[in-house]
Amino acid sequence: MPELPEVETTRRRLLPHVVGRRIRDVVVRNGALRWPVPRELPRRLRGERVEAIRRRGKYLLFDCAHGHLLVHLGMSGRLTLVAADAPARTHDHVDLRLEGDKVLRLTDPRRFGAMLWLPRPAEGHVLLSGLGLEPLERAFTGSALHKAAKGRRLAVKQFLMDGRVVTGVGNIYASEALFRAGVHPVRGVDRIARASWDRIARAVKETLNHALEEGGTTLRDFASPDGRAGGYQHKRMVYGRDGEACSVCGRRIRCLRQGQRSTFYCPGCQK
DNA sequence: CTTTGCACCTGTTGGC
DNA sequence: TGCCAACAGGTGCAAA
Repeated sequence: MPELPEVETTRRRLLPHVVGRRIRDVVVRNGALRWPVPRELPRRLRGERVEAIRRRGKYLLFDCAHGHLLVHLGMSGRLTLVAADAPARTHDHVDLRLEGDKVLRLTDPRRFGAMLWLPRPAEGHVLLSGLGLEPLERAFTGSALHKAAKGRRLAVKQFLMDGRVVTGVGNIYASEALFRAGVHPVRGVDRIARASWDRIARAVKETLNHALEEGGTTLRDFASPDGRAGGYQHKRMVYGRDGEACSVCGRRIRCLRQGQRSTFYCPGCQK
């Protein structure tokens, strides 16, 4: 489910309700996530105050005095703030009971998400240390992409979805950004001109920022912590629109498979 | 080293 | 209507 805009929307909407609060208690109903929720997690978290919530790629980090709570939403995860007496439903796997009568609840039907306790500093953790550029930061440029592509030959769409290169760009926004850049998703990274890398970097930033302004994309079940859906699904140009006419050139949007993922593009606009 | 395909899991959808 | 295959927003890992 969630790519950078959805994770960042989640983070921003949690901030006012969670930062500064203590975690009173932790209830793990089903700890069988991507990695097992550590046995000691409730004991570690109990009594900790959340000092800040940060995002690295698609990971959320809840900074506490003695460590960090790391959360990944996987494919179908979501974090919501619910009332203390809200009954737990089928896929509500973990509750963090907060000071002030709210519960931060992790729901994740497919259980590809993760919840781990990291010693400080979190940056050194193996899951975070190899991550690539943050696409909304200044260092993410055409020349950085050009450099990262040196010696590689894979398709540009798969390159953009490689977290060692750039973090937070998933299947929806990779297709959308390449449409915006006018670059065909199958094009090999060894056959992309320097100027096109600049357009790709700019397109990724613009696409993600646009989606952020809309509060992310809700295709099936994304919702931010207050239960609100995103709005970017109404703005997308190609993702999930195969067969429809391109709103720029009128040609039919097409769909193909790259590495077991669907890719959407416009054969008229993308070369 | 890079690239590819599988694996994890549940729910929904579309074709027959 | 029922059944079953294919697919869904991610990503670490083994194999090629």
